[in-house]
Amino acid sequence: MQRTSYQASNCTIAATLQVLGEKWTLLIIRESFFGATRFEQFMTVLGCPRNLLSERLGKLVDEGILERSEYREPGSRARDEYRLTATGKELMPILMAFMQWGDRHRGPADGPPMLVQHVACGAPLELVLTCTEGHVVSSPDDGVIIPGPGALPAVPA
Amino acid sequence: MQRTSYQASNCTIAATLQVLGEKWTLLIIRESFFGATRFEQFMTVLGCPRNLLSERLGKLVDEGILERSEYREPGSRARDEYRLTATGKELMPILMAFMQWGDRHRGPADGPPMLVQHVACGAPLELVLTCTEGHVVSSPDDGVIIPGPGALPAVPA
DNA sequence: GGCCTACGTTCAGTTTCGTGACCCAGCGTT
DNA sequence: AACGCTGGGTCACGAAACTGAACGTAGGCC
Repeated sequence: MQRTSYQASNCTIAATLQVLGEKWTLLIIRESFFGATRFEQFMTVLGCPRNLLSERLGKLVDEGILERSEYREPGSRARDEYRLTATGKELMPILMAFMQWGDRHRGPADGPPMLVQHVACGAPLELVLTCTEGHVVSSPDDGVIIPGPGALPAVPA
Repeated sequence: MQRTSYQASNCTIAATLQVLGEKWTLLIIRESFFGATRFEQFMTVLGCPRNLLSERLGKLVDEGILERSEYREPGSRARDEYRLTATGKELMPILMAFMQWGDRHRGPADGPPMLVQHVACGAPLELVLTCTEGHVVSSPDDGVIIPGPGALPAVPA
């Protein structure tokens, strides 16, 4: 079998995994989409260790996925809150892909525990695989992976 | 802020993470889509520790994502190979979601290192967020997450 | 029989996680 | 001023996961 280097490390899947691949990270992002912004909110909902939460939030800020800003409840001192940046919001399809697969293969029989709704019309949103030429793509077998413009030159096997 | 239990653990994102969340797992699946089937193929391309590869392959078989079958090269003894099941192939959108985000935010400037091509027509395939009513969904802000039919009853905050 | 190959297993050593205790700034109270 | 409370962390240490390399093993080949 022919192996080319683009298949290994010059791969943006691995790059994304670098950012999201640690334990709790994707769940923190899920909670951000739900509207959590404060440390204690993440803590109580996720039940994850404080030190990890602290570390993950910091890392996500460094990566440009969350944004730290001050807020002040009346009668309290200023504290930090964390909100998704535009870059962070673009992670939505990743969450939805996880959700769709989980709903189909690991979900409760009585229907998905949550839905993503189109704010404009109330209908559910879905992630679909489409051909840029507009053809219907019915199964994953309709796709093959090929080297793109940024691929490294192939190395002989 | 109101918290309901479906936001925490009754969530198929977490269930999927249970299956795919360990190190190397998603990369093993990526290689499966590329066509790798044999232990040594995964090893040489991924460069991951042998014991982890062995363990991950076993787990993916148990989860119904890969399927083990025997093959025999002429002049060799029978060995195992691992192929994606139908369930496994449905993970394609997850890989593509990772790829699309990585291409945009962590990829090389000269274009994506790889593309997914429609076998029928050769055009690239894309993952798009759509409204089931057919409306155009331009940004992740167009979606909100709501409890679905399988949601657990809400618990008061 | 002895060697090679493809696949696994075992094992010491090192990171990463999880748990629980501790810290710290600032508000409101006495 | 001293005191305690609260949100938001940090620290230390045992447990689990990961890493890399050595060892096992079954069959085919010389």
